[in-house]
Amino acid sequence: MAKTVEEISSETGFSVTTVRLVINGQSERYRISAATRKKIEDYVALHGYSINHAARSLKLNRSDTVGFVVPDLSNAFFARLMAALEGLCRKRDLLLLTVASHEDPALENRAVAKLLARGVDGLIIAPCQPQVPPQLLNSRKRTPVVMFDRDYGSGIFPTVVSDNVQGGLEMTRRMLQETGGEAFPFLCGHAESPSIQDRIRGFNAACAEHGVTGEGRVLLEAEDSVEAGRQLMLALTGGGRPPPRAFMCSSLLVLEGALQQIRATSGRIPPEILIGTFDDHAMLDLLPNPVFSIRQSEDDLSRRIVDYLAAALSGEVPATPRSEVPVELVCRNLHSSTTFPAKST
Amino acid sequence: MAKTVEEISSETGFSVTTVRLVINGQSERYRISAATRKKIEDYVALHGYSINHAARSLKLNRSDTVGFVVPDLSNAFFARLMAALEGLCRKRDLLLLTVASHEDPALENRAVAKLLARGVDGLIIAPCQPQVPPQLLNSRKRTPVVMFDRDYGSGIFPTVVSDNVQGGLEMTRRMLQETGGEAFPFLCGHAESPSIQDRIRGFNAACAEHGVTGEGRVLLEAEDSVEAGRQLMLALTGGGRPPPRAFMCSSLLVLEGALQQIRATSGRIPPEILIGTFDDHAMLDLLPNPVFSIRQSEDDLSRRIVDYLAAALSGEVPATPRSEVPVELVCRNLHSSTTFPAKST
DNA sequence: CTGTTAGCGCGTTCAC
DNA sequence: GTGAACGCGCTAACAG
Repeated sequence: MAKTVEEISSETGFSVTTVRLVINGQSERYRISAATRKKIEDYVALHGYSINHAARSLKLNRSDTVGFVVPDLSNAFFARLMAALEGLCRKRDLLLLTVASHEDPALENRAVAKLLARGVDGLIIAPCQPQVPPQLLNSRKRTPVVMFDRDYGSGIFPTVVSDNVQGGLEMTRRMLQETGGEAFPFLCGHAESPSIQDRIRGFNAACAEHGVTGEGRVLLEAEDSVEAGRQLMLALTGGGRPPPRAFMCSSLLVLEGALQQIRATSGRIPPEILIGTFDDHAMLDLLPNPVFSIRQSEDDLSRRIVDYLAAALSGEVPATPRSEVPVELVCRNLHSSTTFPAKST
Repeated sequence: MAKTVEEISSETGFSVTTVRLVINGQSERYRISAATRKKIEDYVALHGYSINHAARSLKLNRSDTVGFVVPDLSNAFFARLMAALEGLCRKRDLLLLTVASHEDPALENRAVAKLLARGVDGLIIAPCQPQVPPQLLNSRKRTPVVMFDRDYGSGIFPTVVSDNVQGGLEMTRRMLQETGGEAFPFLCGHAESPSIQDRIRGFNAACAEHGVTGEGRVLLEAEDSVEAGRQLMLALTGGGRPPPRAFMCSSLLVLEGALQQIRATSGRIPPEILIGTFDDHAMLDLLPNPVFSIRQSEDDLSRRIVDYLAAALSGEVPATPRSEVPVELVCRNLHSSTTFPAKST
């Protein structure tokens, strides 16, 4: 199978032009004779035809590929987002090239350079650093770029993020409602990230609404990891203090660490503790506790991203807009009250 | 930035050969004069150089890319495996092109065809169907292929799988030890898959060792899904019967469904139920129950896969070998006994 | 030590 | 209706 145009041409006796016209379905326009068309079509049906994308790219200076640079593929959120992006790209006959940066700015820069060298038509980046990779600014081709998940405020490229302020606000409000207005700590990993800052902003705003202060209750760690969660909870439960009756975490990793630490100190996880966490996961079902979680919409996010990209690909130059995608508040095992808004605005 | 060789050549006044020799670090071998070298290096340092992979591919008939076709990217196991593969590929300066088949044979075939047309140097496939995609057999280039995760026994391509029989055997043995020899059900989704068949084989063997029969205790569903798990558990707890004191699941999805169903019937998940499941996940920590899980080694699997691929890329033709990678038995919250082998053979 | 050149397969333009 | 020819940027063989 997988003949080239030239092979089909020489083996059927027709010229490459004729063969190409038939293959590309332009036989009507150029009035190829039906007999010729049939012969070529039969040959192709029998032996198959496989376009050589390298040659096509070289000629057209276009690769029909989109690069995707992501901090961590084993993170469920990014994995789901990649799956969504991949589907949207397939619809547009684009191939998604996904590369992980492992939260390393140097790797991120190398990945961007590599994808640019591969001639990607567009680039989607979930950046792990405030600086934009230098290759992006002075490349020959001015490849369209969409930033995503973390807005470091460069303001150069269109950016898509979840509405983290709203997420923090809604979840905190509902949790305060559950605790009857009693304040609780917010355990944050990866504190410098803009998304986390937004989540904190939402938390503080909701606390203020209830007349309590969130300020001293936000605990920070640099890393987003299980270990960070453990450290943060240790700070709360050190010296034999009991675990908090309610707490909120900035990510699932932090939550895991916090719970591990509670178990280490108390021997078990008291099932009445009220838990809030960013990022939803089916396995939160395993907890008997009342749990709130914020679910980002991978579908909406990916749609928005691809829309920006498609616009840029067709030459439109948007005013480097910023899109905030609504998040969803998910509730589990809520016993005290049963009605509440499930969606944020 | 991002000049081509020709541009550098014309703008520095040297020939393309000289420029290329310097860029590729072969100036020693061909004894380029230091002055020439310095001029070229300075120019490159200033303006940069970005190779055009399309042209390179066209010339060399090699793309330095590897295709990866995977049933489901939002499955944590595949996501982790992809991350591992991606790292290994980067070391060899290969780009991994990952495409999802969504468990659809037609999509899988199309993905394979597409990747072949893109000129991938190798193909890694976690197949979702017994038939091998036709394009693989009569392609012009005879692209090296490695099959993975499910061995449908085509016997045509090297195959890498986890040792599922051993996993089923070890986990069942240990669980029977916990239950004191009392048999328990095995809830299986995606029953037709070869991996699941192997897991069942291990289960039955361990049951036989303990003189109990596993036969009637294996419950099957076609899908691997939460819903399947719910159905299977419903079959056990229907008519007001209490949940089993111990059970095993073929995947995390099935486990989730089973637990949901138990909670639906009993209002809670009795924390003394002994649970076994294939595939490990950090969030299993959230369960207070004693839990066994089988953790596949993404590192070992990916290493093995890339080794096969590298061998094939350097022209070696292995006798389509089959590799079984050991799995690890993970234990959580085991109270009754404390010493046991944590690793399978 | 350095320069010239052919050709990879495709899309396009122009000629018959 | 059909064919011939050029050039995209790179590599490799060969020529000085």
